[in-house]
Amino acid sequence: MHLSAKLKYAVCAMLELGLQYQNQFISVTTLAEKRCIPGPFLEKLLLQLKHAGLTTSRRGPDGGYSLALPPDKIRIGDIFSAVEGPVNFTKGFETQEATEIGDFFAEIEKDVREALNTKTLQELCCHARKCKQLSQPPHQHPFFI
Amino acid sequence: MHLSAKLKYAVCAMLELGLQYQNQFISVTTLAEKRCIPGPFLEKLLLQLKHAGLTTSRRGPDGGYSLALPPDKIRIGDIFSAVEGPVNFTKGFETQEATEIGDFFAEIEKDVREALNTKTLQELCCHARKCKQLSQPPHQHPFFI
DNA sequence: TTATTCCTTACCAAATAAGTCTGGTTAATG
DNA sequence: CATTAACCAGACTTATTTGGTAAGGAATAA
Repeated sequence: MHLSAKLKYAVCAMLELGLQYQNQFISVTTLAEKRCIPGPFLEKLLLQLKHAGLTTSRRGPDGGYSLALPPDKIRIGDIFSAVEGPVNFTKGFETQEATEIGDFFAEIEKDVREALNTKTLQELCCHARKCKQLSQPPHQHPFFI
Repeated sequence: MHLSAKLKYAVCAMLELGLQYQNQFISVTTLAEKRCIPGPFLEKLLLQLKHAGLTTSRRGPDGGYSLALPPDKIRIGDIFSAVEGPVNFTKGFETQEATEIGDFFAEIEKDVREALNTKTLQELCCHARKCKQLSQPPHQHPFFI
């Protein structure tokens, strides 16, 4: 039970947009190169995220994509459901099973949804920034005293 | 993001086995008819559940399948991972992303796993029994006073 | 008006999912 | 000990989904 490549691309792209939030728009090409995502595939993906209300875009030169909301207003679960559709554990059980099993699974579904919704893109960004700091040689600040 | 047909079949079958726990073995054919699951498909599925340690079986006449453990020792998450493999949100990120995103997702993964593991087959069985009682006309008990 | 970028649609190949078919192996029973 | 009822194992089929490509249209800054 692993994540689809598409979802991983989406998280990756959203992370990058989150790190650059409030700077300029980022073109699909730039983002694709930076994050090693197949260009045309990313294009469709970002559009899908736009339709879900998570990204926004501008055409023409210096255009590109950007987050539609501040990172702390975007939950990881929002990215999941934008890409894979909403978490739904109850659909598809036959009528008899709908009550017998469906009701029961509705509770589990709620817990899973909650697990995905407690963390935000903001938190992912913070985590990523911390990683970057640790992995890079400490910057030599000019030393005033 | 819905459940696969296979997983639904599995839950359904395990529920039936749970309801019949400590009675005789149930043949694949009987179970398939009772729960409207394609026979040969169910056969493979029950075998898979057996390999995961959730069911046990006996061959020959009057043989069939049964739970390998009491229903309260089987968590819903156990059925999930027996069928779909263990929940794994971290695999498949590139080396760079492994720390940047993987670590972060490990926590989410833990929460999801927990959501699936807090409920047991026992609880599902109780719920199903309650449903059955409600849906059936109340049995006319002999009245002693 | 032109270069740059998003947007739309259609298409393709490979993998997975869902399900079938055939034949073998085990074990209870008369 | 033959028969029969069941599980077991594998190859095979078909349809859907996934991951990805290609080509052209529409908007916008310079």
